[in-house]
Amino acid sequence: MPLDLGHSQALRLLHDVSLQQVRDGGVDLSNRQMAILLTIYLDLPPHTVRGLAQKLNVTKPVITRALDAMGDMDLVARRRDPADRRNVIVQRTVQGALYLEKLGDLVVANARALQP
Amino acid sequence: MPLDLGHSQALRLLHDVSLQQVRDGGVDLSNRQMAILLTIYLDLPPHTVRGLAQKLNVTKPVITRALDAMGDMDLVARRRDPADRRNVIVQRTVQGALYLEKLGDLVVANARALQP
DNA sequence: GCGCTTCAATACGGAACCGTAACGATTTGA
DNA sequence: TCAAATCGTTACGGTTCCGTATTGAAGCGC
Repeated sequence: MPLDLGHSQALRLLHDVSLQQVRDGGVDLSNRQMAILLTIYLDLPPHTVRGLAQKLNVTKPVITRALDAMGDMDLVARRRDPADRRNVIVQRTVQGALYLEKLGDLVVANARALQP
Repeated sequence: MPLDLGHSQALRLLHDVSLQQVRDGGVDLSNRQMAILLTIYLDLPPHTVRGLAQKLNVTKPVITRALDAMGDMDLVARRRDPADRRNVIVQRTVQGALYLEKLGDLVVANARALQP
């Protein structure tokens, strides 16, 4: 699906996506949580708390708390690294993959609807 | 700039944009605030608190508080409707237009960088 | 064995946001 | 004219997130 993405169309796309997210009132992630979630699912594993903190330029407690919140929603999972038990490995979940799949669909659908 | 926006490219775009937003640590708007701001700048005026609340499917205090926060950042402005002084008209600001312009540039730049 | 470093998590006080309910100002209409 | 309706805001108690500092567990070096 070719899309000529100009300045104002980009903003319109953001608007439509965020609007549907807000209106539907389902899972509501902060900017930081969304960035963390997408990094976990799109960048190459393994993902540690420290690594995510560096990549996002935030402190480690920010990552820990975000993982707490998203873990409660089953969007991510944590387990200890058996090789170095100080590390925590952040893993994907079925629920999280499903959520991002729907989100991707939403973006694609809105991008498609953008140009007649 | 033609862009073949597939499912995984859409998520990658969201990732790159949100990552830069988080890393740069500048203006940090919630999902709701972003949806409100984009609605104000992209949809046809006039915008009232009640109208925005209906459009976003949230309660009026949510709009009032978001306008408070974004007003402090000079992203939007409020004034009474002279015709019906119960209404508040939400207006754009130079600062807000500038912010969204940079945001649009960010999206376009990332979309462009998406495909080689 | 034993400091020293590194990792993630937690404690703490403060700030921001939520939803519900109430409020004052303004308009409407009988 | 005056009760009812409408609009935006504020009050309230509760939840969540923040940044800084500290803690406990684990690995490393000597």
